[in-house]
Amino acid sequence: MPIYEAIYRSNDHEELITVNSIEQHEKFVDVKNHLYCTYQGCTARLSYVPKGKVRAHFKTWPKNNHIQDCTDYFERMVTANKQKSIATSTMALSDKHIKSVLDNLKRKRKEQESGTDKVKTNRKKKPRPKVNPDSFENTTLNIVPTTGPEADLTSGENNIKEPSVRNRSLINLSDDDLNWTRSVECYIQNVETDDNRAVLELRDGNYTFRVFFEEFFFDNAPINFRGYFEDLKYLVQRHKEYLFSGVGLIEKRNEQYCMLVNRGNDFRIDDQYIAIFLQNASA
DNA sequence: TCACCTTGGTGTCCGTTCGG
DNA sequence: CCGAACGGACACCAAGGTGA
Repeated sequence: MPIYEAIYRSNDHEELITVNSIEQHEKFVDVKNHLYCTYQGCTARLSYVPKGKVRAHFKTWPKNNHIQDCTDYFERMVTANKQKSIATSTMALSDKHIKSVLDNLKRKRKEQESGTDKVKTNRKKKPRPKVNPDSFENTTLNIVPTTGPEADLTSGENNIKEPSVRNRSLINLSDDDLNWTRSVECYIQNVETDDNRAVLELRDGNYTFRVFFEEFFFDNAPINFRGYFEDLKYLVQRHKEYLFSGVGLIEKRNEQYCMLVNRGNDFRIDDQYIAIFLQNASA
């Protein structure tokens, strides 16, 4: 309920003020700072909101509640304390975890293809725990997943579960994903190889997305990976239906989102590690 | 040991409510 | 009326279990 009347109260002086008269008041500034609810016995302080998007009105001063009988009484929402992040750490994802991420991608895709998507059976509804509003401010450690060097934590350290690797399609990538490790699935359009680098170009409709394998990758991968990408390039030139699925760091280069893959086990072609894939392709 | 499934916590969407 | 916060529903994801 909008409020259009207030009491100006200073020392022993009381005066009824309306939104129409307040700006003309000779002591406008003082009046503005000493406004109270007009309801008998209610001491809630009010503030004046000049005409803006809506017409001028008085509003309840922050955290100044009206008494329960007051016509302007309202219950404030109980809001949980803010989650405050005290620090950010990176945690290296384990091979085991990456594997499970890639396996889950595959399973989900198979389910969708065969239409055996979970039909909603009446799932047990368990109310999610509410944050106790009386509790102290929560402090949490913000954990960022990574597959790169120099992670602060090793996987499973201190019984902290491995951070989530969220799946993205080329279409729904956003700036929020930048510098986070995500999983992506898409068909390979083109392969470029270079001395210390390989680039896969993925395409989904009008979206293109590049996957980079760079120095760190080749420094740590078995020597034959260079050859693998050459072979893959050859195969892709003839056939553009190979599915890439991988986990890596999302970045933006030349105004385009891209992914940096760091390890040989962090990606698959047609659900197989590249070595296996090439073996099967040449057979 | 490995692929697959179930379980339960959590991220996200989106309509509703709140407060101004 | 409007933007922000809320909260229900559900999709997503990690972990752990199971059976071959």
